[in-house]
Amino acid sequence: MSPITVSRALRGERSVDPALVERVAVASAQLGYVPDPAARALASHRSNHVAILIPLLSNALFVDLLDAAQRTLRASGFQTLIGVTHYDDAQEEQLLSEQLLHRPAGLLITGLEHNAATRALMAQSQVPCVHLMDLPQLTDVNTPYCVGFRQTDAGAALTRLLMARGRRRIAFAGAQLDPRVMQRLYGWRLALQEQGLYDPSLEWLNPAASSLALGGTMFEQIMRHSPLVDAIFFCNDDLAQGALLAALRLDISVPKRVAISGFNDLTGSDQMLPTLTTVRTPRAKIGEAAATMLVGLIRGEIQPEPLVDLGFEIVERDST
Amino acid sequence: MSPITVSRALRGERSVDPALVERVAVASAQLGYVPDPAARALASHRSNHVAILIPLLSNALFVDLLDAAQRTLRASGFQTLIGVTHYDDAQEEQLLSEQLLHRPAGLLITGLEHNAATRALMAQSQVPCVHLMDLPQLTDVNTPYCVGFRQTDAGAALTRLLMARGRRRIAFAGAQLDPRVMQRLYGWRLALQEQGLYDPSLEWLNPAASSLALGGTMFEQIMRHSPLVDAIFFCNDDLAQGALLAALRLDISVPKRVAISGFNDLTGSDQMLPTLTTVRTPRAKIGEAAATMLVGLIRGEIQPEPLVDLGFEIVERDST
DNA sequence: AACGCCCAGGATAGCGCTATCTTAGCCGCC
DNA sequence: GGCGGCTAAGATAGCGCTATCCTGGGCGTT
Repeated sequence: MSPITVSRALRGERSVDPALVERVAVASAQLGYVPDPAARALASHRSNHVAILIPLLSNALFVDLLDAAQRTLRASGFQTLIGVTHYDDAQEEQLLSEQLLHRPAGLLITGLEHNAATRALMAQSQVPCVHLMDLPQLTDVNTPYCVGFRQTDAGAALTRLLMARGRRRIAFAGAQLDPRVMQRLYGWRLALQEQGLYDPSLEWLNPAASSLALGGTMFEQIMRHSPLVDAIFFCNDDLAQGALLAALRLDISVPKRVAISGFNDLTGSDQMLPTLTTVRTPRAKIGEAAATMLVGLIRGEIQPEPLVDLGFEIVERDST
Repeated sequence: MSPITVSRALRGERSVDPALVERVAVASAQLGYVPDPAARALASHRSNHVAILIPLLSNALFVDLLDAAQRTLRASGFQTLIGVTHYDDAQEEQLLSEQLLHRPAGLLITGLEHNAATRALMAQSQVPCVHLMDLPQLTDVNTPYCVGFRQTDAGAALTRLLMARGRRRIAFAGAQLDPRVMQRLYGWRLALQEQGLYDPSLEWLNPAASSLALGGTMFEQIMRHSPLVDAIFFCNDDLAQGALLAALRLDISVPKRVAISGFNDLTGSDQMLPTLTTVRTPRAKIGEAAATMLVGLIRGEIQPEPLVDLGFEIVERDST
């Protein structure tokens, strides 16, 4: 049997006599033969790496995404190359070009907004790519593959819940201000505008990174500046948890005086005092579904839909 | 100029005329030439990957380690291959053997305890390796490279602090029960035994994964079962934060009735009510120092010391 | 001056696979 | 029966680097 037949048998490529495939399988198991990924990459111009680009490792959201994606990819025989962009376009571009040197079989990238150079790299490389977290508003022939949910809808839904609980002066407190936070903000605006309750002075935006401490600080600021606020929509659970703790310190009653809500349903939100109302986002499912879709694309399978909306779930707890 | 001279010039290998090195640098910059990692790996039997094995991504401790290591390695031109073992020896072995196929330039691995097959793989592969987090008690000629701190000392130091604050019935609450937790437990035992205060009935060990919820549950259990306990040393901040929240819910006064301490100084511990006394562990520094050491080993530089002890810092806050 | 040594640079030969083209054999069809 | 078309297997030729050996010239030594 010639080497090339073995190669084909191992890869399940073209049609090889099943008897030969079996013999190859037995022999390679006996010999403990495992193909060399470097030689494969050199000869085929494709490695078994999948590159993943996420903004941060210090945010549990993205770590959950990475964890699920990584696990799914490994099960399909891919190694994960991580790139952490720190929300920096230049770093993203640099990381992507470094990763592309390894001729990855596929690419997972967070979000839809990337600078021109990054988009050009993706296009040139011809590497199958799935975008994580966000879904585009419009779909056309060039719709990229995306797995996520509609941040704007989630923001609006949570705001409507607050209104349904009788809240009228609902503030929005955002940090980091990445595209997803901005979309939640738009959702909040839309829902309030529908009811004629939108008040721009209740928008609190801080470009600093999210943290419990910042949540506490923003809570204090808002309560001092707008004492009549009766609800605050924090753009994520870190901030909201910090706000709940600050409320305990300041002896401000939640939800009696002010309702608090977060976003993402991170660890601990169900343990706070009061427990935190939030939006459960399917980040692990997104990582898994995106990886599964990417593996399909790599194998040349046609995907039924470029856009996969995994939705979200409002989790109402005691803080509202 | 022959290809091999260019190769040598780019790698800074052997002695190449500085003028030629300069010309190569200029030319490759002009042409945008970048060596192909797959071809390099095939020819040299070494890739620019560094494999890192950590137990979990769901624990901020290991993510911080990964983040720091990954950043440092990238700055030296290495790509990081992650492997998540889930505290499972068989998975660790499997992951390592998959990673070794890529002929990594180096290996970062969490902890010192690995099964025989894993140790054999490491030894056979000849890949430079640095162990993260733990330091061996004894050092001899075969001492592996390690960057970490002495968990036992940290456990004992924190226990002594509790005793210095007048606590006498100090419980230990541990979950996950990985080697590091066990070492903290030994430290706690030692410190109590020194003062004749050791009471085995105050050891609460639960093999489940750490979480805020589990911390709350364990706190309730301990308070119900041993109402005279006057301090609880939780093996990590997740548990301790959960305990503080449970204390708020149950209206048990901390630190008046019972002091609470954690371990690791994770995000939010300084925001809790009361703020949490804990041990600040230098996990980011460990990741960075281990990566730096590994890069040195890869380059064949002699390391002054195989063991790097980065120490720890007791952070006393209001919960004690 | 003859010798050996050292060093910069080059020639050669792969590393271990797979893309691509080729061939042999078989089948069905007019 | 001859032909085209198809399929399974093989031959060939790299993929883009670097390990290894080789060469020639400069230098110091006796």
